[in-house]
Amino acid sequence: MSDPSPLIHIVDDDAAYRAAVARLLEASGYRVALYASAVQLLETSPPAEAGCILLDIQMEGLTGLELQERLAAAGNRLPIVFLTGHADVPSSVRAIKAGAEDFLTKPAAKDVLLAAVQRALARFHVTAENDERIGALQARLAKLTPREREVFELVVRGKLNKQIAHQLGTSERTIKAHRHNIMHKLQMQSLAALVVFAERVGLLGERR
Amino acid sequence: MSDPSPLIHIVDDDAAYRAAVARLLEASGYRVALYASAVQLLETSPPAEAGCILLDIQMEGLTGLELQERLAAAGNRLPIVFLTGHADVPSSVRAIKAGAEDFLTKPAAKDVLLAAVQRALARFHVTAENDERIGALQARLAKLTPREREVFELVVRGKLNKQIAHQLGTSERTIKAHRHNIMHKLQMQSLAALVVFAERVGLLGERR
DNA sequence: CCGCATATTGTCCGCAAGGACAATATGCGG
DNA sequence: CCGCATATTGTCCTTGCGGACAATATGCGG
Repeated sequence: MSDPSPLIHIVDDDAAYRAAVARLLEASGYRVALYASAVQLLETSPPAEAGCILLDIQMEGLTGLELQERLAAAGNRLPIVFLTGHADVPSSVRAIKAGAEDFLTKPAAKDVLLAAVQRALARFHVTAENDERIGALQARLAKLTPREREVFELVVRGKLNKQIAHQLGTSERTIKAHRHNIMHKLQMQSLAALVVFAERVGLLGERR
Repeated sequence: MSDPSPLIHIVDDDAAYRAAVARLLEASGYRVALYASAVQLLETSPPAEAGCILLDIQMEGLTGLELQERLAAAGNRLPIVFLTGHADVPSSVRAIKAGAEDFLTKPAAKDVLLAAVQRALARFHVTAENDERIGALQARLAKLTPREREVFELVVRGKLNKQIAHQLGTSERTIKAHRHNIMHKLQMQSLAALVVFAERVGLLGERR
C-alpha cells in the first residue's frame, strides 16, 4: 500500500488562482488535483484516497454549496474547505452547518489556508479510521447466517436460550449450537463483548 | 411542574432593537428576558428552563462570541442564535463551529428569526432529553458503593467472577454478593442489559 | 456503646451455558 | 447425484451464576 502525501482537490473556475493555490500546496508537500468546475470533480471517480477538497463558491453550473450537498448525498467523506471571493454570511453559515471544515475568503493568508487544510486532513483521518472500524465490525456480522443473525439479536437483548428457542420455534439445544457458531465467527470470548459489539454496530443504539 | 412557554433571552445593547424583538417574540407566545450586555446575562443565575438565547455580537465588555465561549465552559445548554448587525464571515464561521444554532444578520425577517428560534428550541428539547436520560443512568450508578463499582466495571468487561475475585484479592463468593447487589440496585435483569447500561453511561465507550 | 452500611465468606441447590462427541435433514450448485 | 453449507437435535459432563439461608468484621455517626 503506497501512502504518499495527501491529495488536495482544488475546485475553482479561476485558472490563475487555481494554479497559485496548487503551487502553494505542492510547496508544502501535498499532491493536488485541479478542477475548473463542480461538475468536473463529480465526473471523476470518487477518491477513496486521503485528502480534502478546496472549494470555490461561485462557479458556472453547480455552486460550491450544491457540490457539497451532492458529495454528501453520494457518501463522499472528503472534508471540504471553502475558499471563495464571493463570501457572504448566509453562505458561510450554510456551508459550516453542512459540515464544511472551514470557510475562508480570498485572498486567504498562506498560513491560514494551510492550517485549514491541515485540520481538514486531520478530520479525514479521524472519520476514515472510524468508518473503517465499524466497517470491519459489520463485515464480521455479515459472516453470520440469517438464522444465526436472528439468534444473535435475541442473545444480546438478554434473552435466555429457552426463550429464544420458544420464540423461534426450535429447541434449546439448537440455540446453543447457533450461539456457539456466533461466538466463534465473531471471535468473541464473552457475552459482554458480544453485547458491546452489537451496540457498536448499532443493533442496540437505535432503541428508544 | 409548570410548563409555560419557552423563555427567550435577548442580549443586545440596542434598547430599541431589544424591545422590538421582544415584542415580536411575545406576540408569538414566547416569554422573554432582556439583557443590555453579555455580563448582565452571566450575572443572572443560569436558567435550567426551556429556552434559547438571541445574541448580538458587538457589545461593550464581552462580545457575543466570548459570551458563547463562557456559557459553553460553564456548561450552559441553551442554544444560541446570533442576531447581529456587525456580521462578518469569520465571526459567523466561528459562531457556528462553536455550536450556535444560527447566525442571522440585522435586519432579520420576522419569519427567518422565528424559524431560527423554533429550531433552537427544538434542539434544546433534544439535548435536554438526552442529558436527562444519561443523568438518570448516572444517578443509578451513584447508588453503588465503591467496591460494587469496581466489580461492576470488571463484570461488564466480561470478566468471570473467579477472575474478578483474584484481581480484587477476595473470594468468588464475595463477588457473587456484590454482583447480586449491583443487579438489584441498577434494576437490571440480565448481563446484557447491564453491559448496555455501562455503554450508555460511557464506561465502555471511551475504548479505542 | 449501638445501629447501620459496607465488605466479607460459607454451604447447598438449581438453572443456564459451554464443550465434547455425534448425527440427521434440506437445499443448492457443480 | 455428490459435496457443502445450513439448520436441526441429542446426551453427558463441567463450569458459571443466581437464590436461599446465614454469619462475621469493620468503621462511622448518633
